[in-house]
Amino acid sequence: MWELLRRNIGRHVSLTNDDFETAESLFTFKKYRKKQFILQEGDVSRYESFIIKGCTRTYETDAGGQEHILHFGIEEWWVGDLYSSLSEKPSVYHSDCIEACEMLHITKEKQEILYAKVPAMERFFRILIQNAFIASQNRILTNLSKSGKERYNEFIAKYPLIEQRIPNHQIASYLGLTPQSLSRIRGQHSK
Amino acid sequence: MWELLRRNIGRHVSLTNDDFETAESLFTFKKYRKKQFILQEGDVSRYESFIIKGCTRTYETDAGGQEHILHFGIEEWWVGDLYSSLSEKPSVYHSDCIEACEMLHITKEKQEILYAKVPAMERFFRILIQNAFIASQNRILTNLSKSGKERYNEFIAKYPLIEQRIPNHQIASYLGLTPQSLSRIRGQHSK
DNA sequence: CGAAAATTTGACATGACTCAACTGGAGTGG
DNA sequence: CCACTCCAGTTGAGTCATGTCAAATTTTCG
Repeated sequence: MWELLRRNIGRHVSLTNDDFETAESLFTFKKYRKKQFILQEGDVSRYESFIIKGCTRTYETDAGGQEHILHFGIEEWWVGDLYSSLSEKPSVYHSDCIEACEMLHITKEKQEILYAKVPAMERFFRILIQNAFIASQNRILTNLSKSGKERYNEFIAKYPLIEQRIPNHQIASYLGLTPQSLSRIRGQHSK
Repeated sequence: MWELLRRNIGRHVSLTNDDFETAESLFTFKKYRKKQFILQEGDVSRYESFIIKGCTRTYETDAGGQEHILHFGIEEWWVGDLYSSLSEKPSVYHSDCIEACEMLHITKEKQEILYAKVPAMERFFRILIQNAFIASQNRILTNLSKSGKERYNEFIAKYPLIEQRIPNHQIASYLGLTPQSLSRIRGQHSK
């Protein structure tokens, strides 16, 4: 478990053993059941979570009750609602577990402590957000310029691991399609 | 000019006068003509830019030659291609000036120097990216769930200043619409 | 003024949505 | 272990938003 976190952090910054131990002391481990909420709309997000095991989704429920999936998470990904935890305002998102999950949490307060003790961790989180931001920009461009079929093909090429673990109607939601449309796309696809 | 930058930085972190002076010494001022490129596809982005005056766009040209606008920039916004400058790989974007611009640049190297001398600036740039990321997530959700008409109304409500300065076909591109469709939407709109 | 660019308008095509019905598998309880 | 329900996935028919192609009109700017 800690190895996963160390490897993930070590990918972007180099820390001493002491630094790692400081970091580890500030995280807490938590298990979730399938379908359990990590964050519910209206709650203020209090931590960032690192997925040790399992699979999550983060989504918004719109005025018409439709769910729109913002992103999925699997092992070694980070989940959180930056907007809510930074602004301390209620989140507009839900996050829940598609599979049973094991996570490491760090609260905002402990993150500040961590930055003070291990300044490189501020850099680490900056890099995480940068990467998330870059990915998010790419997704915007894909949504602007590609058809449903192209977006689906891109998705399965990019996230083959996710595609196998997640029901199609949720992939449809992520891609901005109805389940019916995705089903038809998948139908043609096998030509 | 420096006041604008100071105010922008001061919005997120508090610096001493010395810190500001250190920061200022690492930026360089540059003027651009209308239509001039700030960054061209294929070039490696070498700096982040702060807009003192003017208006920019950042866009991708797809396989079919179509342009898709990722974002606009006006006074007191930051422009750059994080992916390219961090990875040192050629950018896939173009950035150019819709109006004549005045900018303050900071190169990646000087940014590192700045972080070392004024650690709060690392925090400042992290916050900038966080905010950009949050905005980008919201845009994804809008693109997933809203019609062209709704996206347009949201755009003019959110960026009234931009809407007046930018040709409609570029707004269409930003919204993921053809200029024709946007024109029709605007037609109905005046009911 | 004149050329180029931007915007609008019309006719038509199409991708994706909606509503609805049907299939098949997973889980549940008697 | 079967009957029942629930949910995901598929399929069909009709509709609508938006795209495409083409042309006319207006605006911008050298």
